[in-house]
This record gives sequence, C-alpha cells and structure tokens, in this order.
Amino acid sequence: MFKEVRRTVEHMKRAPASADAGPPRWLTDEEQRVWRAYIEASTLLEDHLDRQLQRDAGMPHVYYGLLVKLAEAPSRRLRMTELAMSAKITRSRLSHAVARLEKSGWVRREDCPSDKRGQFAVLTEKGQEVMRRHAPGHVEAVRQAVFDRLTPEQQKSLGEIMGIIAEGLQPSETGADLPWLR
Amino acid sequence: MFKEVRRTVEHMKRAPASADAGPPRWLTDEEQRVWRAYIEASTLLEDHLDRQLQRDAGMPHVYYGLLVKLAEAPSRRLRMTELAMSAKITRSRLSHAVARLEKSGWVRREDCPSDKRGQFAVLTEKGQEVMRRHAPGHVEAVRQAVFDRLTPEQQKSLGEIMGIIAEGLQPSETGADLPWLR
DNA sequence: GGTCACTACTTGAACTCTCAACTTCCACCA
DNA sequence: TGGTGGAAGTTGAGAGTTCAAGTAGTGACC
Repeated sequence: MFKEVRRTVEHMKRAPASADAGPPRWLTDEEQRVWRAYIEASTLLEDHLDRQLQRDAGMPHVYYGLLVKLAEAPSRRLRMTELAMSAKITRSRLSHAVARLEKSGWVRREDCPSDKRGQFAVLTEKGQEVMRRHAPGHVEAVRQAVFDRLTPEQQKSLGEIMGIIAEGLQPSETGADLPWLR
Repeated sequence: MFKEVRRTVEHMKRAPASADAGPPRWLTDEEQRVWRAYIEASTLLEDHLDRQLQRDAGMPHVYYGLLVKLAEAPSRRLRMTELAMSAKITRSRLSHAVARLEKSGWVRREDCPSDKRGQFAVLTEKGQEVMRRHAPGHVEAVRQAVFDRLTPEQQKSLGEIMGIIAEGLQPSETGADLPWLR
C-alpha cells in the first residue's frame, strides 16, 4: 500500500525544521499485504452486514448493534454515555441514532431520576420484536461471512488480535481521545 | 452479543410458514467474545485513522486510500470501475469521492480514448505532494495502532484471516452482489 | 444499419456522521 | 449561597454514503 509512495518520498530532502522522530518506518511488503487484507475485509464485511440489515430490518449495522446492547442491559435500558461507550461511538452520533430509532418506535428515551441531565435509552416492545424477527438472519450472515470460514485456532487468534488493537486504542490515561468523551 | 436475544427467542414458537433452514445457529459465548472484539477494534480503528487523516491531511481514510491506489497504478491513473473494485466500494460512492478530490485538486478526470463511456481518475502533482507530506504520519498511526502491538505470528495470522474473509465476500460467481457492480 | 440488452458512470434526494457550538445541570469550594 | 469548571446530552450545518433512477455508449445479433 505504501510502496509507490515510498519511491516518491525517499529521494526527498528531509525538511530541516521538521519536528518528527526519525525517518518514516514504512511498512514492509508483508506488512502491506496484511494491512491491505484487513482494509479489504473490513470494508467488504461492513458493507455486507449493513446491506443485509438494511434490507431485512431497515436499519444499518451500527443501529442494530445499539439495540443489541440495550437488549443485553438490565431493564433493557442504558444511559446515553454508557451506550456510546459500549458501542465505541461519539455521544453526538448516538444522539442522532437514538432520535432515528425513536422515530421508528424501537427505542424510547426516559429521564434519569438521579441526574436531571441524564437520559436513558430504553428498548421498546416493538424494538424487542424487531430483534426477535431479525436476529437469526443477522447471526447467519455473520456466521457465513466469518465463523464458518475460520478454524477454531483462527477464531481464537482473531479474538486475541482484535482485543489487543481495541485495548490499544482506548488507553486508560486521562485526556485520551475516546469517541464517547468527545 | 446475542445472549439476551436468544433468551427472548428460544421460548418463541417457530413460525409455521417460515422458509428458513432450521433453528438459528446462535453464536457461542466464545464466538460472541471474538465478534465483539472485532466490532470494537474495527470501529475504534476506523475512527482513529479517519480522525488522524482528517486532522492532518484534510480527508477521510477512504479518500486517502483512493490516492494510494492511484499512486500505485501505472501512470498514476485508473478507470473508475477498476478503482472502485480495488477499493471495494460502489461506483456511486467513488463518483462522489472523486468529485470531492477533484475539487481539492488532488485528482483530475480524463476521458478514456478507447471507450467513450469510460473515465480515468488521475492523481495530480498536488495529489502526489499531499501524499508525500502525509504518508509518514499515516504509516506511523497504522504502526502504533496495529503492527507495533502484534507479534510476527499474530501479524501473519491477521493477514490470513482477513484474506479468507475478504475472499469469501467476493465470490467469483456471476450475479454476486459486489459493491462495484451495483 | 437498426435495435436491444448491457456496461460505465453520474446524479439528486434521503439518510448518516462529524464537528463545533450550545443548554442544562452537577459538584465543589470559597 | 453563589460562582465556576466540567459533565450529559442535543442541535444544526456541512460532509459523506446509499439508493434508485438517469444518460450515454458499446457490442452482438439479425
């Protein structure tokens, strides 16, 4: 992915005032193959699941994920920020999403009694019904695209690898740039 | 991810006229952990790279990927459909994207001499310049988020796994629902 | 050489997401 | 008790994406 760029860059003079840390650590050919495979698979997979869910359930994959989180939560309700955190998205994105899910009748908002700024997103009966109806199709799509194609070792590996990457992107330090704190 | 849904579904009567193929093959707890890790990592990673590139280079990650493809291509030009195929996106999405990249001066369109319906997307000098300037920062971001955290075995594994998934999502059959044929 | 199915690409509207305000409320502390 | 800084959530505008429909050109067949 960076080969041709490197060719262009390598004969370039280092900018004198540049405050970077040494020469760019380009990806090796093998690393490039891995990275390309990742980009292609994740692009195709997200497209595939979005399309399946949009067609069958009338919502994008992320929105479906929000309903799942709510279904898993005690009393099928979660504070907005908790939900954003759990879905790894910004509160703004969530606000818009919940507005739309509310319009579809699958989620409703409730005020938080203990904190007047707070809002709960609550899965409605209609929301549960839509999940019952479409969960099987969705799991099947995930299976076909991912689990049916991987050996148990590869599945284990995938979980470990993605766990490491996810962890690395949400450092515990204060001031970390996490979507739900933006 | 599907546990609570299962709980709701399992005591449900099978719809008599349903034309599905047997009971839903729910994900096991372990599969759910893997899937959740994948969703979280890919969400966070795409957010991270989008943000880095938007801040530094003024474009989203996908658009940057298009410039990379063009930089790698002979004469730094590709037919629209080839580019869409190589980036795994729809031609419509690409049309809009190229329109924007053209407005920024990083890409220009050229007519195809041999097929009057055809268009080339061509990386401009300004486009090459923007890549020279921002490739190092982007590679560094990818390294920090992914390669620096994985062992060589994990990297190899990741490449194989994502290769399998990508392959599975672009079957060679005619009539396959591929984004760039939509 | 006419027509017809198909290919290449674009377009506009509806939808989603980002970014930067903005409102409201909480917690702390003087 | 009355600031004040930060937290919770929303909003609107602009950017990006999808979907369905459109234009225009190709090529194969009769």
